[in-house]
Amino acid sequence: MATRRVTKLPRNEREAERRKTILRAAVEVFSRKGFQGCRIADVAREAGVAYGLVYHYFKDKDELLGSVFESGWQGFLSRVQAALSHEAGFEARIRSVVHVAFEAYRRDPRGVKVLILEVGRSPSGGAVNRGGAFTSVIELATSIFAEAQARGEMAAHLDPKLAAALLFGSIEMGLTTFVMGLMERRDDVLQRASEQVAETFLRGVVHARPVEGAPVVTPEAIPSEAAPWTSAKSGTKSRAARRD
Amino acid sequence: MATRRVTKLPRNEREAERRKTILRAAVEVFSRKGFQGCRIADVAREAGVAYGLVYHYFKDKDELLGSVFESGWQGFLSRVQAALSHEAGFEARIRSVVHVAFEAYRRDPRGVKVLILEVGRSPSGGAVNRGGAFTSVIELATSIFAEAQARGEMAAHLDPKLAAALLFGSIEMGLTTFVMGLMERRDDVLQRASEQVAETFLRGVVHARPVEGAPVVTPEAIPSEAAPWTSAKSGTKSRAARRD
DNA sequence: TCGCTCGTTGATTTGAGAATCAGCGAACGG
DNA sequence: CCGTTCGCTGATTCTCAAATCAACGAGCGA
Repeated sequence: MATRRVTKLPRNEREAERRKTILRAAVEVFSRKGFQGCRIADVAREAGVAYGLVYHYFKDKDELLGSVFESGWQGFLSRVQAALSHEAGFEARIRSVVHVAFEAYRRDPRGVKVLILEVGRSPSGGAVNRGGAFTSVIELATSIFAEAQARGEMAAHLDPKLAAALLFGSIEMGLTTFVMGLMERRDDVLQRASEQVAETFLRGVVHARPVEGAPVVTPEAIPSEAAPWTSAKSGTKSRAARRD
Repeated sequence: MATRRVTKLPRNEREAERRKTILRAAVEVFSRKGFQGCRIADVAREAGVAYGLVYHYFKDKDELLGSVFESGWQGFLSRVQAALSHEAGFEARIRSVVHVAFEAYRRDPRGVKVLILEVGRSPSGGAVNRGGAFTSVIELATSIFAEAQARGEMAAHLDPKLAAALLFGSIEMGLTTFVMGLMERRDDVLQRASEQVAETFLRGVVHARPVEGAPVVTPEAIPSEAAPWTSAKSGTKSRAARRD
């Protein structure tokens, strides 16, 4: 149940507010039950709004997912571009891209989870035009690699497009370990993971260098009650048990 | 429309055959329309079998997906293990794991596509107990890295679990470029991609070495009518337009 | 204050498709 | 050759959630 504005506001602002509330609720619900697994009713309830109102602001369920995707991905993309404009060197750029992704997760794990799990690999015919957006980032990264090769900062025989894919594959899977609860979501752990992803990508597991500062973080046995899917017997009975 | 046995067979064999036919059809249909996006009727039609028969062999839609997953993943896992038992050195092992994955894709792109797109990232509550299986592979790989670190073949400060995740992230995204049609599915391209994935993971993009022999594998141009999912515009209208 | 506009409501309709089931007929034993 | 079994069929039923819509009332201008 998200915040419910009570104070008076001009029509327009109040509406925009509502829209955002629904969008936030959608992210929340999608991240909990998945796009296919949730009902509009869930989103409405989460937003503290009538069922029908969701359809007032969004044409249909797909447009809702599309909007969630759009805002999330747009934010990520612009941060990446901003980061790139600040860094000139090849390695620094790679590091900053990785950093942006991990920072986004630290700030809004729900949102990133939806991006990764729902939109990232939308099942085949998947709703949104993820393909295009995804492709555009790959292309952005591809150009970075091509440039780096031209400058001799990267092995010349590698395919830059594949390199771009591998970079995002590493980032994504790195984040997935957190999304799935394989790793504890704690700032220092995230920090080290981010460094390892960049370092592995740049130098490989054989020659990866320790970060100069080397905080050597406390391993500290993870408490976390075993992740839910660990026991994994469940199985969505297609129809049964959808309520929380 | 899969092969229809006409020659007589003993009851048991004929039944097993049927079951396999349905399973194959399911892979085919899932890879084309996704698990959520297809109907049991599609699978039945593809298998050239009556609607009800699917339910004779599989309890429900979920069990069908589960079986598809099981057989596919099981095959992959056992190949990985076999490959590992043949190779002793750390680098050789990594290379062989990557190779097994790419080889699997070359042999059965449809099947791998389903594994990657449908089961790999099953939307949150996802049907099958993917979590467990997935986790088990990560753990298997984790032990390889831990061992390699003990032997000094891998940088000691890296988290082996994260390293394992990154390895599969790279493999997966590498394959995804083919699944999504970003790269042309041709033997020689696959071959080079496989090498780049392993090489990048081991030495990083900065120091990756060209393959010594540079075999330039027999391209042997695959005929294959352009993959259907290449055009990818679609958009699941929730209800509308699901027929082929 | 009146009454119009339009944001908001939630019960109702609609439709897709999962799962069922009564019965048919091929295969097989006697 | 007959009877029984059970693999197989596909029309029918049932479920569930998306999308609709008629009506309500808060806010606003006159």
